[in-house]
Amino acid sequence: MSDLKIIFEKLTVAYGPRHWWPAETPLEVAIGAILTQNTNWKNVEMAIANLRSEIRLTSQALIEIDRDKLEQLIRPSGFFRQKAERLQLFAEHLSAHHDGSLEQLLRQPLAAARHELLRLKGIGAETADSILLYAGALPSFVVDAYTRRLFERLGYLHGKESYEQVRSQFMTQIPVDPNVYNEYHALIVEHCKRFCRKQPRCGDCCLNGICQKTREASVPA
DNA sequence: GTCCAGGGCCTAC
DNA sequence: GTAGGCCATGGA
Repeated sequence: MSDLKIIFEKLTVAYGPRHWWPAETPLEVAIGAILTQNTNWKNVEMAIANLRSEIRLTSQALIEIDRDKLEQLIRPSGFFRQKAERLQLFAEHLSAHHDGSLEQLLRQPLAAARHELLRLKGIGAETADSILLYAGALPSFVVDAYTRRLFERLGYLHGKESYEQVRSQFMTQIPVDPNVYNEYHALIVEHCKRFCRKQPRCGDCCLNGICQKTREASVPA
C-alpha cells in the first residue's frame, strides 16, 4: 500500500467521513469555490447568506444583478470586486455555452470539462478541480495550500513542485474515485486546521511517527 | 496591531 | 517559467 493510502486511512480513522462541501446545488459549489479563493470559509458563508437573501443562486440571477450590488453582497468574502467579476463571467459563460447549466458543462469527460473551466478568467487549477470534484463528482484531485503544507511537513513534497505535479502524484497513487478524492481533501483540511497552520503547532496528532516535522521537533537541540 | 485564510492575475525579468 | 505585487474582509 502506498504511503498516500496509509495517510488517508489514518486521517479517516482520526476524523471519520467528512461529507464535505456544504451546498445545495452544483452552481452553489462553484460560487463557493470562487468566493473561498484565499479566504476563510466563515467569510464565504456570510457572503453566500447575503446572496441568498437577495437573489436565487442561478446563473441567470448572477448575470442580471447589478455589479455594485453583487460586490456589496459578497463583500465579507474579501477581494469582492474581482470575485464579483469572476462570478458574472462564469455565469455568462454557462449561459452562452451550456444553457445556463453547470450540470451540462460537467457532463463532459473530465479532461474536456477541466480544460473549459481553466480557460475562464478567475478559475485557476484549484478552483477548477474543486468544481469538478465537489459539484460534478468527477475524479479530479484538489491540491490546495493545506495539501502542500501537510505533505511538505510529512516530507513528501519540497515546495518546488507545480500544481499539476502534485495533483498527478496523488492521482497515480490513490484509486481514481471521486468519493476518495472528496474525502481525502476534506480530511487534509480538517487535519491542517487542527495541527498544520502556518505557525507550527505540531501536537499529538494521528500522523505522529510518519511526520518529519514532528520527528524533528522531538529531537533535543 | 499582526497574522491568517479552502487563489489567481498581471507584470517584469 | 517564475518570482513578486496586488486584490480585501473578518476572526483569532
